[in-house]
Amino acid sequence: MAEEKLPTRSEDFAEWYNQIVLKAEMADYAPVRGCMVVRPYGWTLWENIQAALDRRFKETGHVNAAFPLFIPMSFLEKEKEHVEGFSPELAVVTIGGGEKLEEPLIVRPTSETIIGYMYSKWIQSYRDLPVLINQWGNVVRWELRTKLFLRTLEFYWQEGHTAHATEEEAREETLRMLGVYADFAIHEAAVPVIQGVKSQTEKFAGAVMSTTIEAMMGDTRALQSGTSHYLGQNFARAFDIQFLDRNNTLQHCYTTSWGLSTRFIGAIIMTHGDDQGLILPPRLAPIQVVIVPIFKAEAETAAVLETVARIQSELKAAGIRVKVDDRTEVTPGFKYNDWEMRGVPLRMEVGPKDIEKQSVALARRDIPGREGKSFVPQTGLAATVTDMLADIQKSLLDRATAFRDSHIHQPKDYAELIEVVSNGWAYAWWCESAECEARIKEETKASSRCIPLDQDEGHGRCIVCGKDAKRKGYFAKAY
RNA sequence: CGGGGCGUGGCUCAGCCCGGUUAGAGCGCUGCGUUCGGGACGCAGAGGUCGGCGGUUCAAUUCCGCCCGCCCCGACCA
Repeated sequence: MAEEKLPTRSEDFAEWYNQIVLKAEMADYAPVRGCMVVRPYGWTLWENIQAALDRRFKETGHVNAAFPLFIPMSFLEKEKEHVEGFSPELAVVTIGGGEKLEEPLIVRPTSETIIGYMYSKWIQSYRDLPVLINQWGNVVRWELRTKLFLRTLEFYWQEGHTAHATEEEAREETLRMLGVYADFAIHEAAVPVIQGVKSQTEKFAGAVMSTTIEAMMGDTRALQSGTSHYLGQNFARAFDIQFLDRNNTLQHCYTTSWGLSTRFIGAIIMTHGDDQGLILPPRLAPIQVVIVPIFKAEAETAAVLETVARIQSELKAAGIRVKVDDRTEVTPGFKYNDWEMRGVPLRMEVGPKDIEKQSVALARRDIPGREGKSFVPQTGLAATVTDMLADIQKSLLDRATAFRDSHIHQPKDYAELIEVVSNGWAYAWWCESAECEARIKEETKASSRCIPLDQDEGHGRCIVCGKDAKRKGYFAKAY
């Protein structure tokens, strides 16, 4: 059961986050260091995320499949950058069935290699292309510093892997899926994101180009919330993914990969939550409306519960995810706080006065206190609730966007950049050299987040070295 | 992996410095009763190998060593 108070976000954002995850019963610590248990409330949220993404994947022509958890160690070694990037964080299986294995197996940290191996078997001709496969699964990366949802040894995600006949097509796919992520983040999760390209130092191990959606959390730190990579022919060469083109010439494929993980749950929590707890976007919330029945005397109980049951089935029939909190051992006031902490977007109170007036009380989670409370007639309630949920969804996005935009600054010089990244993002001309990027990171702890796709025309002078810069980039402290 | 903090009923912690009868508190949990439109209350209960191993001692939750785990801050990452 919930304790009464959370630390406020301003006094201790990290602790606020930890407690919210635990108290809202999203996840819990597992007995293995760095591992988490995703509890039913958190997993239902993930299932809703999955459904929203999966629908988009199917709409863009992708199909799902499942590849093995174990990958031969030698596979990873076939792509130089890939193995360098991942070897420090691999879990390796050396014993199976009591016998020492001839070749160690790694627990997949990502599946480019084993999927590449399979693609080389499956692809012969340009007629076989493109191959557009996604898989939902779990992966393991042996991280040193972990945090629930944001970075755990094992996490759940989807990884799309596609193979194409041309560079152009593969680059298009990379950006198409980045767009899918952005659309999902903005329209389902109400998390405003910036689409951009990762710097060479920040890109995925083995990619030619990595793209990202970057979101701003409530403490202004940035969170990479999804990534899409153009892999060029790197993995095709490593795994001999080849095809005969129309001219009977043998060519290597161009491949992409893209992923979004349970980390996104962390993004939702840290984007929308307030000092009362979680606020979940209606479109993804496991429970959209919680009904709290209220009765003083026993004589009122039956009438209230009857009305509540009727309303519940009306809302259900309208496709609204609704829960009735009929616990008798806690007071209504306790329930209000409890469900607010769990982020349910809309609360409905039904009591004796409502029976009399044929009304109900509605309280919006995004507007605390009196202001967010309204009394509406029971007739047409499903429509009223549906509209209000849509309005909450919109107001969450508007609020998060306004917050983000008010914390993005365009520093005029390096001194000002140092200042702004202490509580926000810097958007500045950058020569794109690793040296300038490294200097910013060393001196401010802020890393380059991305070079946004959406760029102003023209050019300027690099905020660090003053050399000519063609594009602007975002710099921020990040998770 | 470096620095810091912490491990005592389910949770948060006191006790330990200065070793000594049956180890406490608040919250939570169970039962009964009164409550119920913004975190209710009374009464009666249940619940502990004091993180683990080893050492010192007549005696260790308390002193010493090692180990394990968690949290926070730094180097790496979705």
